[in-house]
Amino acid sequence: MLEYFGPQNWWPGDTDLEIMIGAVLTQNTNWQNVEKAIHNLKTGHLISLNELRSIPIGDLADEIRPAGYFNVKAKRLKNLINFIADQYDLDLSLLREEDTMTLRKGLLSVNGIGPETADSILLYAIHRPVFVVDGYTHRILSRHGMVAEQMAYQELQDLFQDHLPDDTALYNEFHALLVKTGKRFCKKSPVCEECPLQAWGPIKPCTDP
DNA sequence: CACCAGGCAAGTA
DNA sequence: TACTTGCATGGT
Repeated sequence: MLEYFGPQNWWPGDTDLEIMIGAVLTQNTNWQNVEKAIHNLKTGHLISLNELRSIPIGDLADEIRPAGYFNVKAKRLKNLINFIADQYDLDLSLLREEDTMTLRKGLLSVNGIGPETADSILLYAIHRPVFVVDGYTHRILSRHGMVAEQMAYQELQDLFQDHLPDDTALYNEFHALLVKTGKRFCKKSPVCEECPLQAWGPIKPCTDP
C-alpha cells in the first residue's frame, strides 16, 4: 500500500486539539464535510479549549452543521471538553502525562467517544502506539478471508498490535493506508485487479459491510 | 433519484 | 447478547 499510494501524512490538522475535534466530527461522515465544519470553527477562533467550553451548545451546533449529525456532535464535543476540564484541568499538557490505557478508559467513558474515536485521538493527537480499527479495516480483512465476519473491535485491534511492534509512526501510516485502499478498491463490487492488497489473497464479493 | 461517508448510543426482544 | 434505529449534511 505504501509503495502504491505513498505516505498519507495523517492526521490532516494543524494542532492536536483540532485533530481531537476532527476525530469526533468524522464519525460516519465524509472528511470533506468535516473540513467545512473545521473551517467554520477556525474562522470563529473556536479551536480552543476555553472557547469550546464557553460557547453555547446551540451556537456550536450551527458552526459544525456541514459535518452532519450536528446536534449529536455538538453534545459529544462538549462531553469531550468537559472530560478534559474535569480530569485534566482543561490542560492538554497535563493530559499528555497520563498513562495510555488509563487515558483510553477515560476517553471511552465519555458519552459519544467510542473505540475508534478514542484510539484516533490517542494515536493521532496524543501520539501513542495504539492501532486504530475502522470499518475499512474490518471490511478489507473479512473480504480477504483473513478474519471472521463478526469480529469485535478489540479482537481486530489485538490482531494488529500482537503482531506488530509498538510503533506510533507505523500505526499512523498503516491505518491511513487501509482507509485510502478501502475507499479506492473495496467499496462495493470486487474490482481489485489493481488493488495493492492482491498479496493478501483473492477478495470475496461484497456481501454487506 | 439513490447511495454513502474515517460511529456511537439507546431501545427492543 | 444480538439486532434495530436515530442522528444529517453534501458529494457522486
